[in-house]
Amino acid sequence: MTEKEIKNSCMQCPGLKTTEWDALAEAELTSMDNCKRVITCEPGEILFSQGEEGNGVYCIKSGLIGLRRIDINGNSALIRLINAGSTVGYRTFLTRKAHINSAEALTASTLCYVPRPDVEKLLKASPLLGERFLQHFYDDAIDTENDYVRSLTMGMKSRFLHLILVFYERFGYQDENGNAVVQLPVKKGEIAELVGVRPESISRLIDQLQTDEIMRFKDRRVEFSDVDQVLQQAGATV
Amino acid sequence: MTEKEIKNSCMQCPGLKTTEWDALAEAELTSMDNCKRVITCEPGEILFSQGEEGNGVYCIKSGLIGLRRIDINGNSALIRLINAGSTVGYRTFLTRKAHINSAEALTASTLCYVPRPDVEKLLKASPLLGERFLQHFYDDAIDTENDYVRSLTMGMKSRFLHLILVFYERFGYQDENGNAVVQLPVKKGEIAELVGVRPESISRLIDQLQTDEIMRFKDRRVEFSDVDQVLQQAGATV
DNA sequence: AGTACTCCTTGATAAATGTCATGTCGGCGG
DNA sequence: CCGCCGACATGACATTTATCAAGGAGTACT
Repeated sequence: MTEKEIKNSCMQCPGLKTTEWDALAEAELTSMDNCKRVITCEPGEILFSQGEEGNGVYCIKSGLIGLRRIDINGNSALIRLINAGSTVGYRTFLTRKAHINSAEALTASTLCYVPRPDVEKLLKASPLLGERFLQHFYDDAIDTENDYVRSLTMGMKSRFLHLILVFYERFGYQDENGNAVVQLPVKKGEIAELVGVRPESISRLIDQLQTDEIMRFKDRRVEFSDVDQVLQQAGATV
Repeated sequence: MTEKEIKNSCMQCPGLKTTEWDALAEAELTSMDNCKRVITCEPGEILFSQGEEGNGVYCIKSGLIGLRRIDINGNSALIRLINAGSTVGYRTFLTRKAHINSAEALTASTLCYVPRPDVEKLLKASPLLGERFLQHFYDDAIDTENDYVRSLTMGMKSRFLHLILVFYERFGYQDENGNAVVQLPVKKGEIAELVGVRPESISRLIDQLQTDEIMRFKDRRVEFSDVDQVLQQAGATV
């Protein structure tokens, strides 16, 4: 095994522990190394488009992928963000249906594509793997349902703040003064798409949050000192 | 077997064909007759509440059940309607988690409750049954995702018209003049909850739809002659 | 430096939806 | 028959969000 191969081995992948593949034994992981295809993509690159047949499963090593849906009128909505250490395309893999969403790299990303036959082989070898995929399906379904309820009952401000808190959970940290800090992983326009509003509205909302001293924004950096205050603002009916 | 028992047998149930239980053989259906509990409920009665442990599965023989979510601020949203010939509670049955939504009879309903141990026994006897439950899960997840996208990208009018068309599909008919007719199965206030707006907004929207001659409303009866026109109006960005 | 990008902001205004108060209608128990 | 109550409608008004048009700020390419 060359040095490069070792470096690209699933067993060395920092995201392994949080993916379904963690259910696999070492031998199976090694066999994955032999069938997977490593892909790097630039922001904006499309992994698959809605309407296409689903085939294999993508596993994200680094970067950020977005699931997008575009309706007949051209309205685009970002439905879900998928981090490094997670998988995309498992749903159409399981159901053998066409993709109903597109998957797009939102930042430069590295990921591995595992073709359908190989995933099927792994599933046969490891029943636990199948359970993991189902668990993933379940979690995503609950997430979407929660997002749906929020979209029905809460205003833009709550949904935006909720999104910021999600970003903080996934990518944030505390600075030396105990302030919560997070670098937004996507453009403001994409945040608008996630919240389901126009970019201008997000822009103005950010203004308001700053003057209300809820948060401080500087380009893509967000900082706030009082997480509870943010939580409370996010929960309020606004 | 008494006459009443025969009448209540799953095999005679008009909804059987469209439920998961259709996967069962006759003997298994008969065993269901012995373990299920028949429940009748009035509008407003609660089958289970969010936070409770999920246990068995409910199968709706007649009536209409709604899944509702109430957030900490008391905002209530109707997430999903479940017809006769479908099942409720299968998700928490599968995952052994607590219900995150309440289930409530929206009209007078008759349904059967099958306790967890009995469903488990049936699952062991029939692998096909499990597949059916998963298929149900998948279908519901897709529905919710579609609703979510609509809530992000479309206005009240489109979402309302879409809901009317769903009602028309499920409960509508054509009258002697070829007009599409459907009796709304729920109160206007509940329609508002489904669309995610206030009842007054629905009231005014209905006014507008009538003056624009898209539809005619009389109490809960809705009538329209041009389905394509409605579809077009529903698809437009408003 | 100049140009053409893309992303974001800002202002003015319009449209959609919410809020609150009040009125109407029909049913239903006394 | 009366009075009450729930469901719905209506009017006046406030708030939220979209729309359209314009301008800045950064960045890459020439």
